[in-house]
Amino acid sequence: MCEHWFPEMGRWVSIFDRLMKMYYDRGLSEFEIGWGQQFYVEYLYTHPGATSQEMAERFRVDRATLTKTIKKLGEVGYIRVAGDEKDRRVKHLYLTEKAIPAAERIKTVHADFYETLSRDIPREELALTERTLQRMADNINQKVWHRMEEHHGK
Amino acid sequence: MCEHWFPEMGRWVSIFDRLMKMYYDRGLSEFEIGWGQQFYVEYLYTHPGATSQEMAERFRVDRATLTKTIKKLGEVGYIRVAGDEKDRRVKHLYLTEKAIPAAERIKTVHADFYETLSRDIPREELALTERTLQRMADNINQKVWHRMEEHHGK
DNA sequence: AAAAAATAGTTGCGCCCGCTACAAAAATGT
DNA sequence: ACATTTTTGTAGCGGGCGCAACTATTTTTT
Repeated sequence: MCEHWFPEMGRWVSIFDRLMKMYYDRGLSEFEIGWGQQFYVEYLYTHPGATSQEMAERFRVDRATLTKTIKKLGEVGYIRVAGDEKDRRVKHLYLTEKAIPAAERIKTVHADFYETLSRDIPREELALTERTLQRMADNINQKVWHRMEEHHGK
Repeated sequence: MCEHWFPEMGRWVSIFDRLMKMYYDRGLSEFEIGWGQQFYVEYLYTHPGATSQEMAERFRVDRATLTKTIKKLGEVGYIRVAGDEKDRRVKHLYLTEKAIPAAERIKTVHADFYETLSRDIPREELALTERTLQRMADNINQKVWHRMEEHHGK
């Protein structure tokens, strides 16, 4: 034992991620949104007035992607945009009334999803896994960022 | 302490997954493939003659997606297809000579990636995290499959 | 105060991926 | 043997995402 075991972290994260998207898309199929918008609706529910920049950092997502996500949320009438007074570049986002049922459904799906994935796994292992996942993501993030600075020259 | 802590497993998996794709795409930028093909090239390297079906199961990926991936690998000359003798539906896949450098690069990127993500994290925690990730993916997989059967009746 | 750099957000492009519907070839039932 | 069902692989569609290049507005330099 203690053979050179071949790490497959990436494979499992990839599989997990795809299954998760399916789970959420199915859970939200009655609404006009899916996986791509879900994180931001949930975030705006508890953080009204958040900006695109703020959410891009929180979810480590490309700003361009977020622009399109917000555009879609606007088209289905789930958010309202208000320009900042001081800085005319920034836009504050707020959920509309229409988004509330969806936001609540997202919370339900979120909870169901967690219950599903955690079946037969001890609480402590789940907590450790989540923490480790965060640490690994931070490690990769630093490396990816580093390279970006090299590319663009400092 | 011990407040009802809000699980964010999905957020971290999602972030990890996106960063991982970036990492691999950059590491493979000199070759004619990227994230989408990488898993299958690596697999065919050690499992010559594998079928689409076999890999779809291993990576829990949609068969239609794999068809396109294989098509692309064929277009850049990385794989050769051989029909099965007994069952004329199935196609066996083999890497070509041209794919070998890419396959070896993939192994390097894979190893570098693991080293990057595991910085400052104890071996045991990594091993536990990977196992837990697998168990969680299996849990979700079962639920998603279950629902599919309900949908299609039976 | 003018020039340069940083910051917030956008547009166009292409890759990756699942879904639905489909075709062809086994496998199974009667 | 023939009809039905299952299995393997495809085509078309649309969603989600990062990247490069861009605009508009601040902030920092000089």
